[in-house]
Amino acid sequence: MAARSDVLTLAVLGLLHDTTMHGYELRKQLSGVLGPFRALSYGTLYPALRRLVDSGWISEATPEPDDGSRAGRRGRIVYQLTAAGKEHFEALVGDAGPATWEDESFGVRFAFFARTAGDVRLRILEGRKSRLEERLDVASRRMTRGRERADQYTLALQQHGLESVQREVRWLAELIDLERQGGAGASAPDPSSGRPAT
Amino acid sequence: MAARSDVLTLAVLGLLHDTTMHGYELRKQLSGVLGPFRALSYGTLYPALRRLVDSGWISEATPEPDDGSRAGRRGRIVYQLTAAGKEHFEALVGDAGPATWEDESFGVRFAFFARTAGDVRLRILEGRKSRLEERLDVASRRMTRGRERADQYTLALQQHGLESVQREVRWLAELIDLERQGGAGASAPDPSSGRPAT
DNA sequence: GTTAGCATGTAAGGAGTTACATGATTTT
DNA sequence: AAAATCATGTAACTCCTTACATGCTAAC
Repeated sequence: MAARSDVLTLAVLGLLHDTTMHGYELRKQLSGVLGPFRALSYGTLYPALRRLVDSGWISEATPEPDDGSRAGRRGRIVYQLTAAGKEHFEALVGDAGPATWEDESFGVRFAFFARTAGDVRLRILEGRKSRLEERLDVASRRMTRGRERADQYTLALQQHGLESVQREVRWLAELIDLERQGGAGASAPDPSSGRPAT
Repeated sequence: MAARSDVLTLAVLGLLHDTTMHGYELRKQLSGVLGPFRALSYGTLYPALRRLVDSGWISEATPEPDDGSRAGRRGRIVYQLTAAGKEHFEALVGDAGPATWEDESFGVRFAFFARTAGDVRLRILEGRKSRLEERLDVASRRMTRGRERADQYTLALQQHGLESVQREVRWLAELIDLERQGGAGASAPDPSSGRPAT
């Protein structure tokens, strides 16, 4: 039993997997991983980094400037992944926990697919797909059942949402196909085209 | 100056606009309005209803059973919109506040389009569209700039997100067209669908 | 008569934001 | 020398969830 829902931990460990970085830089990279449009605030990031250090997954280093000067010099703090952190990252990426965790972390886990084993990739993709299909099922049943109540705008909105999810399902199906063809290797095949949701 | 980010308030006032409801029923209806897949917990809903009563936007009524019987009967509490609440609702729906508010509340405001004046509908749709286009701009510039860093999976994910947004922009453009053709009336034209392309 | 679903709440806590506070480095 | 941007952090607050607690009502 590993994780509850700590997507940020996963994202940070993943980003530090083959580079060291300081907080400010980390934040910029996180925008690419957590979602193309999302910018995490420092009020979340820095306390989170502190917790990761306390847990032993990452370690701090403050590079001293050559001249032995500074009293008030608050320099960069460069973080790097520890061995324990690397282990924890592998565990988190592969972990099939509760649906909420799987759902929230999908984007981040996908973003680190290049460092993820082939069978784990397949498991993640299939898990996501079947959860979306389940939703689709519930939602479309709800739409047919209570049809009289909703006006045209409500319907249009629901239909738009539904189609978004359907597109993502098709996208996932394509990716799963590519994974199956690509075999069990750890390196990345070619997932060129794409389709959306959320 | 009206609201910060209280999407729930808007949703509840909107649902009570032409019916009265008790909390449990309200929660079910909210799932349809806040997002097809989201279920709000009672731990959020009931305190929120209390706050709305305290603010004077809605009022409680506990319908007594005809027989004047039991003391411990914790009956349903039926909520209805007050005149002040109705006013507040109109203000919230039309309000062009900070981008965060406009973004978060779009779905809910759209869901209540049938009760919304034509010019306000148009303003909301156009606001949403231009915000999405701005994002698109930023995101695609970011993707071209830092191309070397991202592996194929990261790229596929970003592209997927991008296309999702592009699709919503096209959907909005269609709706805006329909609104323009439909004229300035307060009743709803026919926004039949978004297109499953490909 | 007991299980399932209706109905209302509270307490604790997680995950994030905004606003504030500080100071160093780079660019103009 | 001023302005922008790099860089790190704290405090207060918001919105939400989970888990708990209570009791009624309908169906089997």
